[in-house]
This record gives sequence, structure tokens and C-alpha cells, in this order.
Amino acid sequence: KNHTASVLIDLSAAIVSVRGDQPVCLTVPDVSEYQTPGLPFGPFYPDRHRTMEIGLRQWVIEQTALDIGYVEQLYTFGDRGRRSEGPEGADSQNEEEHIVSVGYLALSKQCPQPDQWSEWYKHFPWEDWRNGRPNILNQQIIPYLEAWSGADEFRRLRLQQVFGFPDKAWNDEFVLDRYELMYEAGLVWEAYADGRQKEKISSQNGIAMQLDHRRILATAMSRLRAKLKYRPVVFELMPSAFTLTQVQKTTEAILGAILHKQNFRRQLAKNELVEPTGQMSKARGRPAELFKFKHDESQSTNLPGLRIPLGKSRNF
Amino acid sequence: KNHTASVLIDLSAAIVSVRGDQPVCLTVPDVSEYQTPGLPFGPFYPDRHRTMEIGLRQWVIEQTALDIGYVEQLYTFGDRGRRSEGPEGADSQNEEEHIVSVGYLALSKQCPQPDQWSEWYKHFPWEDWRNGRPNILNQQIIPYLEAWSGADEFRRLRLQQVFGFPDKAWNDEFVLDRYELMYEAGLVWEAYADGRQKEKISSQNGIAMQLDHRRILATAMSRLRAKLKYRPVVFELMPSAFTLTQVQKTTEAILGAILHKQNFRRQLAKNELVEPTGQMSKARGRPAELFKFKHDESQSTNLPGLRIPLGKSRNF
DNA sequence: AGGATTTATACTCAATGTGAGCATAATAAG
DNA sequence: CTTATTATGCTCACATTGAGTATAAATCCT
Repeated sequence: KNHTASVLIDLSAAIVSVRGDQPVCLTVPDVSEYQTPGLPFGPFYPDRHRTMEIGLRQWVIEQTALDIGYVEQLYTFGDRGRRSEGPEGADSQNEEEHIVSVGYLALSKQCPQPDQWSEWYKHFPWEDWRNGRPNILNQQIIPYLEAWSGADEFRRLRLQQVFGFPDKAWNDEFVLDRYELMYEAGLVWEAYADGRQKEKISSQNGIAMQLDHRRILATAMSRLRAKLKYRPVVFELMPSAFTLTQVQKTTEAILGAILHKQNFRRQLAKNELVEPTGQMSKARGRPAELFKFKHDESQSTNLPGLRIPLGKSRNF
Repeated sequence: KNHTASVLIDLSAAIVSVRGDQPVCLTVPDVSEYQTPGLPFGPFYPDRHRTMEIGLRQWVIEQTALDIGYVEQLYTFGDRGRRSEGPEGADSQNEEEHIVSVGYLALSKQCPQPDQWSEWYKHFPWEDWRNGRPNILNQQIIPYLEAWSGADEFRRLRLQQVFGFPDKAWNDEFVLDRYELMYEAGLVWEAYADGRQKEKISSQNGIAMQLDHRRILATAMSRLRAKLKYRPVVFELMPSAFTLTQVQKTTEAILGAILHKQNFRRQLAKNELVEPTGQMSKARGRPAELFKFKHDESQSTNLPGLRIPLGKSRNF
């Protein structure tokens, strides 16, 4: 057996929940010299756990006492791809043990200990379109990216593809693509930390994270936004009984977009995803009927999911 | 550093192409005592290759001299999940080095050396609906599965979900789910080989493969069938110039379903995915215009993809 | 108390997209 | 020159979607 092939496995998890109208993600306090939070992670012991998912659930339970229902594998990276993706990788860890990192997305219905949960849109302020087009786009990101692309046809095409600039629609699923483009253009702190960028960028384009954790979170956001549209995963974030408006608010939080209320409910009704509990919610305004998710965990993977009737927050 | 955490990484690839009207997959000759083919795989050397995808491309080029354009990571498994997924895993490799396997899907435009390429539907005969509902379903699989589920409400629900039995529609994307269900029910050879099934199953439900390779291939099929519907990946399987009928035949081969010709072309036209080359094909019947894919590799990941207008091969 | 405010829910209507099929055109084979 | 075969144009009913109007049932405020 060739010993140069031996590696350690790290399991990293983007554990997502929704608090109020903000999607949040479990983070661990900073340990590095910079003040950047990171995603929780732990080693995988192949002789202790039969599968990696079991190993993941294990240390999540041990360390966070959280009930995570839905778990999905996102991506696996070799360590030298973890930071710099450029053609010349720094051989930083010559004879050390290498690390392969497996990223996971997990969904949690509750999020206790608020200070350990970090809001998505503090890391990705340009992704929240619920109050219209985010200012940071026109004021910072787009001008910088346009200068970066210059006359390069290739770069301009990508800019149009992933940011919809100048004349295409914004696509909420391209979270990862946008982050990667910004990374390449040296627009996020991580690019500076990885040495791809000489000067520290003046503007703070969202809160940075350790290693490639912000990239993993971006991957999780992309996957979750996409999945929402064809699998009923929202209910993994809802309590056992809820109003239709709560489902909509949660969906909107994740998508970063406003939906059309009546049409959203029409979809829920057509797909027969929820059933009334008979009880009513009490709040301001007319009371709403309380519903519950109609199907058990076993089949939820293959159910139709929501259609997304966009509202009109997409100004400009 | 805890030494029990050290593992070896294997990269396995489902390298897919289409030959005539059959999707095929690159396999390596048998080495085990049984006559089962396997997927090509190779070790990942973290100090030789910067990323796993680079490592994968390297040994594919070395060993097969193939031009694989599109590559996509599928899934990563710890080794004890590779064979038996049941609650009690056999501790077969107590103190040996553990292996973690990363599965990839790759697409190739050509497939030279025909004998090394194995047709999908020889491994999954129940997945090809182009000539109507496959006989093997009613004659073998469904009766067996119905007996297996018995009065178990849970099993019957899964049966309905993934096989559409008795009264739901067949969903072409559930290739993996169907394979896993058959594995659990002891309906495929691998279940016998893994010791989950006492007796060898009498009927041959498709050609078996080594280890979990048939499961990886099922994962690849599921992903490719799904991706086809929202990303223009078919063109990764087409030559530089092609007729619209060829695109349709290739799509049909992968989906295992017949499409509606006129509507298929309407979708291609609407999405502006192809442009005419000005040349014509010469064959039997009226000559067809030759087209080429309109976009370069760079952006193909984010393009709209085909809508699938089903034809009516879905009898019963 | 009683109107203002807030939230929930029902229903409508035009525009668009999709499934299914008919009709016609252009070639080769016999 | 007729037939078989493939390509392509076009129609039409129907379903789905986007965008709204209308109305109902509660709380809030003064």
C-alpha cells in the first residue's frame, strides 16, 4: 500500500434553520487570528461509524444536542483545493497528513442559543432580494466586477450569466457561482487570505468565514434553494403545526425573494402537501388555519415539492 | 493525530457515452471469481494532484486515452457502507486500512473499443421504456416485490413511490431508488453476494457488477436523467454537428422513454440552444439540417436545458 | 363602541406553455 | 412514378401561471 495516499477525513456541516424571517446557520466561535466564524466540523473515524452520515449525526448530537432531521451530502474536496483554486497551489503541507473534507447540508427545526447561529445574509448580503435589489450590488459589487471583466468577452459572459448583468434576470440558485466569481475577482476577504489578492479589499462584502467554509455555505444555499422547488424540504424547517403564511415566510427567507401569496397557496393546495389540523392560529388580523405536513419522512424525498410563484420584489 | 482516522481514497467513475441508440458505460474486465464487470477506478494521491477531479482526469487519460469533457462528482461513501447498508454491518476489515470511495459521472462523445463499453439497460433492463413497459416488470420484479411488501404499509408506500405500483406514474429519475429497493428485497445478485439474501435469486435481474458499482451506475443514471431536464448536457454526448433527430434519439436513450418529435424541436428552438450550420445530412428520407451547439463550455453549466415532451411509450 | 388596520382566503381573467395530432415537404428505394 | 421514410410547419384544446380584485374575520386604537 502506497503510504502517500493516506488521508484524514473531515466532515463539515452547514446546519441550517430559520429564525423569524432570517435563515441562519450554526457556526463555531473563532479560533484563528482573524475574527472569522467557521462551520462546525469533526473527524470521521471509519472504524467507529459504519457510514459517514452516521458519523456526522453522532458528533452533531454530541456537540450541539440538536435534532437534525434532513441531512444531505454536498461535496467532497481534496485539501489543496480547499483554499487556492488557482493554477499554482502553494505546497503548504508537504509531508504532513492530508485532509479530505466532506461537506453536508442539514436542516433543523429549532435553533436554540441564538449567538451560535449566524444569519445567511450577513455573509451574503447580495443574495437577499426581499426588499428589492440589494444596494450593495449597484454600489459595490457590480462596478468592481465590470472593471474586472474589462473588455474580456469571456468574463463579461460569466458576469451576465451569474449576476444577470447587464440585461438578464437574477437567478436565485446561482449563489455558489456568484461567490466563486467574486472570489476569483478578489472581491471577498478569503481571496486576500489565500494570497490571490495583494491588497485587502476596502469594502466588506459580507462576513468572511474560515478556510473554504463560506464556499460550503454557498453550496448549501444553492442546493437548498434549488431543492425547495422540486422537493418539499421546507417542512423540515417548520414546527409540527403551522399556518400557510409561515410556510411562505420560511420559503421566502431561503429564496431571498418575495412570493405571490394567493398563487403560493394554490400550489400547496394542488400538490396536497398539507392538511388542516382543525385548529386556528391566534395573532393579529384574521386567524389562520393551522396545517400539518401530510406525509411521513419515509417518502418525503420523492414528493413533488413547491412551485415558486414569484412576487415582484425584483426591481430593476 | 488519531491514526484510526486514516483512510485511502478511491475515485470511481461512471463514464457514459451513447452508441447508436444505446447508452453505454465504460467497464473494466472481471478480476473476481464471479463474472461481474466493474467500473474503472483508481487511487487518489493527494500530494500528486491538487484536486480530486484533476486526479480523476489524469488516470482516465492514462488508462483509457478518452476525451471526457463533462465531469461531475456524484457521491462519497465510507467503505463499510459500500456493500451492506443493513443495520448490522459485517466487520470484514477490522484492522486493515479503510477505503473511502468518491463516485464520479463523466460524459464522453466517443466510445472506441466497443467491447469495453457495457450497455446500461443490460444492467437495468427495467429502466428502458422505449418499447413500452418492459416485460421484466410484470413478469418478475413486481410480483416478487408485492410478495415482499405483503401487508407492510410502509413497504407498499415505497413500492408505489418508486415503481409507481399499482396506480402511480413511472418516474424515470428514480433509478437509484428502484435499485435500492430491489437490493433490500434481495432481488439483485449483489444482495446475495453481500449476504443479505440466503439463496441466490433464480432470475437474472440485469447483469450484476462488482462491489457497489451498480449502485454508482444507478446514481449516475438518476443524476443524468434529472440533469438533462434542466441543463443542456446532451450536447456533451453529441458530435460537433448533428441533426435534431440525433439529439432526440440520444435524449431518448438516456431517459429510456420516447419523446414527442415536434414538441421536442419546439423546445430546442425556444431555448435557442442550437444554431444551423447550413449543411444538410444525407441519409434515408428527407435530408435534415445539421446543427451545432450554440454555447461554449464555459457557460453550459448554467443554461436552461431541455424540456421533455413525453411521447406515449408509457403503456399500462 | 366602531371605524381603521391587519391578515386570510376566495375567485377571476388574460397570457403563456404543453400535449397531441394533422398536414405537407423532400429525399431514396423499388 | 409510386411508396416508404424522414423532416418540418402548423393548429387547437387544455392546463398552468402571473397578476390581480373582492371579501371575510379577527385585533387595535381612540
